[in-house]
Amino acid sequence: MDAGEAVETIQREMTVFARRARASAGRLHPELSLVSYTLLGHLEDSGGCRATDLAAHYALDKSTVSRQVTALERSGLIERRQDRTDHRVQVLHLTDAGRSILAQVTQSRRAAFRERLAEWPEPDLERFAEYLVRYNAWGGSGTPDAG
Amino acid sequence: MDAGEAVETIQREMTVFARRARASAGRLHPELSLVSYTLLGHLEDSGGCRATDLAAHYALDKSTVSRQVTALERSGLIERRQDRTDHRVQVLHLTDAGRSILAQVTQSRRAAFRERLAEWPEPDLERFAEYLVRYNAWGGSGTPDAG
DNA sequence: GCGTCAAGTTGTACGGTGCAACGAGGCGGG
DNA sequence: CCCGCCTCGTTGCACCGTACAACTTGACGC
Repeated sequence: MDAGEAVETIQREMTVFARRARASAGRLHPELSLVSYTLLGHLEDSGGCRATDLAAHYALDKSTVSRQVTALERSGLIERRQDRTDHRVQVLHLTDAGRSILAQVTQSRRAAFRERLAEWPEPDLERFAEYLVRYNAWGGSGTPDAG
Repeated sequence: MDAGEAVETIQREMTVFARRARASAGRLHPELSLVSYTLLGHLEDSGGCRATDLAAHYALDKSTVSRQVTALERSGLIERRQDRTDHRVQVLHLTDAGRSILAQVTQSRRAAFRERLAEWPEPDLERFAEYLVRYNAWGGSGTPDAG
């Protein structure tokens, strides 16, 4: 395989992955869509942020984020805290319930991935992980991915 | 990084990728959604197949495929050929227009990937490609992916 | 021939998304 | 001080992709 072929393969396989991920999203965890999951995950990592930050980070329209946030709040997984100094701003935080659900889903996703990767030698796992990080780190938001 | 961390990382990065891919799908190629693209690609690779085969391959409902196929046919990108011996069966084929569009989109996607991967040393590219193939090959359809 | 199975279509509903229009609140220059 | 402009967020609307269920048509075996 030369570099050209490798790029072709990466493109094709990333596309297949994206395609399947979308198709199967939500089957494992009907209680939490892929979108909601990543949003909650970002809230946990960031320790709370604004809807606008989520929209920028995931290249989503602010209206989409607004609706997702509304749904998550209705489900009791996140809460909004009005900013004292700027009344336009709502800082979003995970509730205990949100943290709990997020942990559960992460756990079951982790189990599925473990099973899938069980046969892999450890050095391969580590390299694969490193490649994915490198790939995703490129250029921040607004990049092509498999779109 | 130990094996456990590597699995965690692969899970998280695959999820990020899937999430972004979905968000940005269609922006680069408004003329051909990610779904249509993969369907056309499969038709090219397979040299023609049935709607049921597409549904099985991508773990989609047959109704979904039926509608996609209808749309692609209306756009003149594919054609249906009735099977002579089994009248229930429609074998789907790319039209010249379909082949042409597919080639264009593949070309521009390829360019985006090349740019994104330009800095990578060749051995890394090849290993990354191999890992992705290995990952996607696991268990065929109905597997968790990042869902 | 009749039941059963397979391929595909259609009705219906839902979730996620973007765009446009709008409302509410902050900020800075006349 | 007030007015215009910006930012954050919500809402109305439309669209796409998807699933499930019911149905039609055709093949196959007993």
